Amino acid sequence: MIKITLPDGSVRDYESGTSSMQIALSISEGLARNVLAAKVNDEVWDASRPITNDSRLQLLTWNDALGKKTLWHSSAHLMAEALESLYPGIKFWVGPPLENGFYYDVDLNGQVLTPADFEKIEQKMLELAKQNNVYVRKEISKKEAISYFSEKGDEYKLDLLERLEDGNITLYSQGNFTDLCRGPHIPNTGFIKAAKILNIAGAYWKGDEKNKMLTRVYGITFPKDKELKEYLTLLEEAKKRDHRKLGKELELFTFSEKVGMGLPLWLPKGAMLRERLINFMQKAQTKAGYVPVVTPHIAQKELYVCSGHYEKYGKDSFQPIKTPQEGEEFFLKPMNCPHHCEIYKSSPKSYKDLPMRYAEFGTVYRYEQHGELHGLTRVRGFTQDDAHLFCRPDQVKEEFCKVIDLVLHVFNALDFKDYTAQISLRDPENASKYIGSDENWKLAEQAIIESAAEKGLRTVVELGEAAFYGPKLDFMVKDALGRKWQLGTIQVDYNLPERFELEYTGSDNQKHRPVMIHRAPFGSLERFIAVLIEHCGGNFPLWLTPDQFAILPISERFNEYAKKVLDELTAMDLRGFIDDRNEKIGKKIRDQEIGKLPFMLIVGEKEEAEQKVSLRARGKGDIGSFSTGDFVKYVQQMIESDFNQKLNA
RNA sequence: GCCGAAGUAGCUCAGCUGGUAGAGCAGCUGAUUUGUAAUCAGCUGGUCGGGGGUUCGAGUCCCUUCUUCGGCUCCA
Repeated sequence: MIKITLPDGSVRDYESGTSSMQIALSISEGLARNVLAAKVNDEVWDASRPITNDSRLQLLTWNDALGKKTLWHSSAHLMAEALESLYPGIKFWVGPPLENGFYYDVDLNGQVLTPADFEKIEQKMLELAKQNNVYVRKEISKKEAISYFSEKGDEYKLDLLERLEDGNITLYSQGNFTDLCRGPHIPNTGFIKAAKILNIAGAYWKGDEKNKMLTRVYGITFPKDKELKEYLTLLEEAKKRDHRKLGKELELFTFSEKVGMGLPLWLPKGAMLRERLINFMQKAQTKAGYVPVVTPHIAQKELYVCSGHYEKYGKDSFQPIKTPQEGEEFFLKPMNCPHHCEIYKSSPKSYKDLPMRYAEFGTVYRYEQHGELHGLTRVRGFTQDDAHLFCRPDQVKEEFCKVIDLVLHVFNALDFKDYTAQISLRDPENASKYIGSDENWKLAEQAIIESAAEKGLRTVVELGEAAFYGPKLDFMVKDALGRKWQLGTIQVDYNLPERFELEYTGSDNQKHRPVMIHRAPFGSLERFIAVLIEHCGGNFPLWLTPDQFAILPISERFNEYAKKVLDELTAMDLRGFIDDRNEKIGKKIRDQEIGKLPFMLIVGEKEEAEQKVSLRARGKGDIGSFSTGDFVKYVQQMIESDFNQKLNA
């Protein structure tokens, strides 16, 4: 007999060799019908796998993240089976589950898949799913596995096998498809009731651009058709929040083929929104002891040779600007740090001067690869809310912590809650990619890890994600469609001070090298605004929103009174406009609601007589009669309480 | 840069197997002077992304190029 401990703490006795499915059945038939897999101790197992030792058991259903993962992993196999039967001779690489769905990388052998084929694949998947084929697990020796896949002529699976250890190799089969797979899988294909192929894309084999490009087929499945429909609706809703769509609709920014790809043009409303964000940041930075600096958009090649950026990125950047002077070359600045180093060097520094905190909203230009450009999130010209801190080694951690505070201040103010703090460290196996000494790297990495821990950040450590000059702490946020973007970034740099021979005089009257911290809480205004738009679906907080109100005269007869109201409100620092089109009030309301205006002030005969306005809030309808003064107070209070709420959250 | 898809009026889109472009919204003009999510009528507006080719004839077929979209790679 073995003892099985369930999540509620209860312990039950079973025969050794009982499977989780049998245990589920012993609890209730309904539960057993929904069991997709089981967590046995800390491993996820097939529900049919016999348990032979005392164990903790958690039955996994569709309601568990791991249950979903298992279903999607099994669905990848099902899709592979469907693909193999539709396109004989294709070969498979890997097919993992994702946060939403799964994919499989396949070598189509020259055949091409298009969206027109999706339905056919979905049909086939459902047809196979209906057969209730069992996912059969089989442990085999490495030798057997090699001979099986050699016979099949499957070089991809053979490549996978090379890295697997004997005694640890399993095959999974369902229907006519057998795959090298660690598992686990759902009991049988019958659990999959709805399938959708989402899209196809090229993906380099093993993620290396020197390798062959495979076809990656993305799909998603559900145990109920209704859930698929709900998911597709959700996707549609998410697309409505896409910043590229809203940016156009709300007249925030645009692109022009003539100006060039990846070079955003900010329209008046977007430009003013930017200014508000800049003011917000400047206020916070001034409080935190930053001083402003301004540097030019170009610099001589020598600056970047000195910084090391030329060597690293010179060929892949915008190419040099030549001058009439023979041999003279300037580069568009791809980052502000070298300029700031030169500012630091402009006068001798004492240990008493440190830390120095130079801040600049610096516009930089980077020649991003064509296929990488993406709305405002990846562009070729953008403005960083950049600052560089120069401090003594003993000040690094304190400064780092203060920067984390600043980033969190920004995120809180804008209600960004769903972020992860990513600590990006060096890839120890590829040290040549980075500049700087081992010792300095270790110091910097240590400083980041400690500060993040001290601030209680929920962190993820990524090896190999560091910048070439130093490790970093990045704040990652997801867009409407779940893509991850880096916003705020803090980077410790022991390298540039070395290269620029930055110094300060210590209390010992000796020269010392300062440590540099790069940081940008927004990251870039472009990307930040993109994510902000998707985050709030275009309904910006009141302090940021382009127009806070529109005045809607009932008829042209009240345009003059509307003008008077507008003048009063403008004088009291609110921003808005008069919708004096020759339209009925219902039409004006509808248009302003669609335009996401927070407030509508309706003025007609009654309002003019009372010297008031009828106030209408977005999505809420009529909220009463206000004088202009009361309305201003109302708005100011809303902004304040909103801020207090968020910043104290 | 790589794989795949798409580009028709300011915006959203229609245009079957080739027969020389169409709607709604927006805009303009006029009528209406309006009370809480679309007043009516008229008009303007497109070298169908660019270039080349096939054809008597190309938005439609072919080639090429640019841009955009979904991914991959990259992201100082």
